Amino acid sequence: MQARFAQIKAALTEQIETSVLKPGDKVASENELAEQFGVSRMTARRALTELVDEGILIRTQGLGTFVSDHRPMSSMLTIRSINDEIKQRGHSYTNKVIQQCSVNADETQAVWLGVEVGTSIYHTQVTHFENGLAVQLESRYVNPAFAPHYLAQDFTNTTANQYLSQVAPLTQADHIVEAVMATEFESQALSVEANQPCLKVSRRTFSAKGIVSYAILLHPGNRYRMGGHLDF
Amino acid sequence: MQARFAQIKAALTEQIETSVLKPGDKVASENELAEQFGVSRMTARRALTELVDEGILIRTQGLGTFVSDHRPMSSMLTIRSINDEIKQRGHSYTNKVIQQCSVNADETQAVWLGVEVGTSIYHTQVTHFENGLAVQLESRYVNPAFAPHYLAQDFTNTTANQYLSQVAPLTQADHIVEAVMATEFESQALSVEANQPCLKVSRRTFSAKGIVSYAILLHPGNRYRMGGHLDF
DNA sequence: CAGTGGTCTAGACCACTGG
DNA sequence: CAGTGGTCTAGACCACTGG
Repeated sequence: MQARFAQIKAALTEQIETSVLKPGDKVASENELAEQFGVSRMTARRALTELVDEGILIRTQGLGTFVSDHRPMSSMLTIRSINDEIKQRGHSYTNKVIQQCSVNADETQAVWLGVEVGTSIYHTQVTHFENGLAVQLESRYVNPAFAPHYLAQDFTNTTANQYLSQVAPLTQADHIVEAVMATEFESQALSVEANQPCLKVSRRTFSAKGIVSYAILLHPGNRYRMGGHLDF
Repeated sequence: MQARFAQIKAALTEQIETSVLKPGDKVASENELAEQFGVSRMTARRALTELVDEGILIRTQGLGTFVSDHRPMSSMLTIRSINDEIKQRGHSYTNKVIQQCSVNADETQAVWLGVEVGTSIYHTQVTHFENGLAVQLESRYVNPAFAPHYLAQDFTNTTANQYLSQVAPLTQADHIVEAVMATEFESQALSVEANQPCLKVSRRTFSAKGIVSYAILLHPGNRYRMGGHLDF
C-alpha cells in the first residue's frame, strides 16, 4: 500500500508527464489538494514539498505552486539512473535492449574490470529514450562475481544501474568525459545522422569489494547535456 | 528569527562540525530531540529529515538516526587553471590571446552574467596550447563590477581564471558539459579539421556578491578528456 | 517487549502576494 | 482583503529493529 502523500505525488507527476500540467502552470493549492484527495493539509503539503525538492515544482509564498521548466541536464556529481532522471524531468522514459549476453573479456575490458583476459563477463547494450528520442546508448560490462543473476534481469523495466546498486551497493565511481564522433553502429542505435558529435562518458562503478561494472554511455550532443554545481 | 527546526539543524550540524558527533554516531531520537528543544516531534523530525536529505544523517526505521560518513567531494571539477593543469602533467604551456576588449552585452550574455542587455562587459578569447597543440579555446565574459582592471592584464603570463580568483574569490560555480561540432572559426583557432567533435564546457563563476564571469571552454575531442572520481 | 522511525490528522498562527 | 505558502502543535496508529 502506497502512502497517501506518494499517491498525490504520483498523480501530479502523471499530469506533468502527460502535459495536462505544463511548465509554468499553477498547480492546485495545498488546501485544494487536501480537499481533493481527502487528506490533511500537512499531507498534501508533503507531496508538494518533495516535488519541489526534486526540482519538479517551484513554490512562492503568497503566489502558489507552479510546474518548473526543466532543461534536460544531469549532474556530474551524482550517479542517477537514467530513467529516474528522465521521469524527474516529467518526460516519458522508454528503452530498447539491443544485447544481453556473456562474452569473454578482451584486453581492454579485462583491464577496466580488473579481471583476467578471457574471463566470462556479462554484457548489455541498451538504448534509452526520452519522449521517444534516443538520449543514451549504454554499453555495459559486468563482473559476474558481484552480480551472478545479472543476465536474468528484465532491463525493460529496470536499469542496469538500479539493479546493480541493489545487489552491490555503490561505494565509488570514476569516469572520463569526452567528445567523440559516433560510429555507424552508434549513429543507428541513437537514430542520429552520421558524423554527429556525441558526449561519451566512460564510467567504472565500485562496490566495497571491487569493480562491479564498466559502462560506456554515449549521448547525442544535441540532445543531452551534463550540468553541475560546485560550492567552495 | 530563525525557525525552530532550523535551530535544531544548526545545533546538530555544529556538533558534527566540531566532532562532538562523529560519523557513525547515533544522534538523539525524534522524541528525545523534541523534549530537549521543547518542540513537537514533527518539528524535531523535520530537522532530521532535512539533514538526511542533505546526506548528513542516515535513518533506519527501528534503529535510529546516525551521522553519515559522507565526505564532501568535488574532485571531478576542482576548478584548476589550465596552465597549472598542463604544467602538472610535465608538459609545456603556451597561449595566444585572440581578443581582449569590451563589448555591449547581447541577450545571451546578459542572461548568463546577470546584467542588463547593452551593459558594457569585458571579453577575452584565448587559445591554450599543451606541447604546442591547442587544447582549449577559452571565450570569457566578465562583469566589470567585479574586476574593473581585467582588460589591463597581460594574459600571456597569467590566465583569466588565476587573475579573477585573486580579485574576486570564487564561492560557487556551475557548468554545462556537452558535445558539439566546432564552427569554422573555432576549428581554425584550435587548428583542427572542420567537423571535429568538441567538448564544450560552459561555466559561470560566482563570488560572494554575484556572477563574476561566464566562460565557454571548447576542447578538441581527440585532445582533451575530463576525468573524475566519486566516493560515496 | 520497548524504542525507533514512517505516516497522518485537524487544528493554529504567521508572512507574504495580489487586487 | 482573501488566498497562498511557512511553521508548528499534540496527539494517533503503524512497521520495523533489537533484545
